[in-house]
Amino acid sequence: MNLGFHKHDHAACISEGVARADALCVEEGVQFTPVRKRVLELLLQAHRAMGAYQILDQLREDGFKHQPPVAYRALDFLVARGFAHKIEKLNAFIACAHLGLHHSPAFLICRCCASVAETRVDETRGPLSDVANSAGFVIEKAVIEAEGICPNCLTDQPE
Amino acid sequence: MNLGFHKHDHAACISEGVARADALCVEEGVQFTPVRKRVLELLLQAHRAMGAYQILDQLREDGFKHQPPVAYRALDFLVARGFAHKIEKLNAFIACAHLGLHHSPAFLICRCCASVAETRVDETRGPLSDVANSAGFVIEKAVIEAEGICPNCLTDQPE
DNA sequence: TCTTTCTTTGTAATATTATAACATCGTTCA
DNA sequence: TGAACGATGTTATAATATTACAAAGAAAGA
Repeated sequence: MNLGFHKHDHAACISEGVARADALCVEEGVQFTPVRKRVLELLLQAHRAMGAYQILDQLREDGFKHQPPVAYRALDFLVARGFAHKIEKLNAFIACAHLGLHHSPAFLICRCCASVAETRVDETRGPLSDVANSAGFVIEKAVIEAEGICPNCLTDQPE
Repeated sequence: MNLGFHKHDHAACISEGVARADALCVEEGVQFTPVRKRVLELLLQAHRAMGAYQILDQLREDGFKHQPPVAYRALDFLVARGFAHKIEKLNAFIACAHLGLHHSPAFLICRCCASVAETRVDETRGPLSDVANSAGFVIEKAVIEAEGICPNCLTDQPE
């Protein structure tokens, strides 16, 4: 599976992501406003998790307004639509790698180069679901974030 | 499996937890100082996730010093030893439910009553490990936090 | 078109969570 | 005794996030 730990056509991956989000917004009748679009672009471009204040700095450079709510509102929008995800462990945000697919994301975070790969997991399977089911706990969503070393960093500096 | 979503002898569960941590500290030759002990007691007592500043408030009432580092240092100590865990989703801390066992914790967080149950998962199995393995990513630790409704809240107010 | 309604944005202020930096104290042990 | 270390005391500040309210803009019905 392609996890993003490799070279790829990045320009295309940004424009495709934005286009896809645009289409989804039209479909759902919500406004993909300039700030929202720009924040998604920034996230797609960075290809790693960005803090809200990093995004805010970029927005400032782009001439957008730059009080914290500007970034948080855009991020809330993107997260609510599934266009971006919050990485709780990092208090940071990342563009969704499976835009448009309803999914339960899981992340592999490299502690070395800070890259983040998104993958999907089936929430209804696996050890956690078994425990939850037998306890009568209904899982609505899950934060799954694994920290470790990515293949690139492993090659560069084997422990 | 007992997940803590039920009544139990709470006084015993506090004193046992403290005693066990005490023994482990002796074993490892580290100091289980009054603040550290008190913070663990508070966490065991609360039986739910507590924010660092909530803990700080309690410490103040107990006559401890109450600048932020006091709480964060104690919490760092407890987390480093595995006596407590941080719930990333809540920016809060909880006493470990399996004190003394090396384990990879996972949490079930009730969005209704805010109770948190800890369970263990095998990191080397499950869908995430499969993905990581095939990508060549080495997982060192994982944050696994499921949000949903606990059996008690489900009974009290079925959706 | 008018106007009502709803969503989005602008802005100031503040809340919450967390860390840096450095001084002091007490114990251990060479 | 005094060097090394771990823990604590304290001030200050950094980083992350939200509240609240006013104003502007888009959408939808009369």
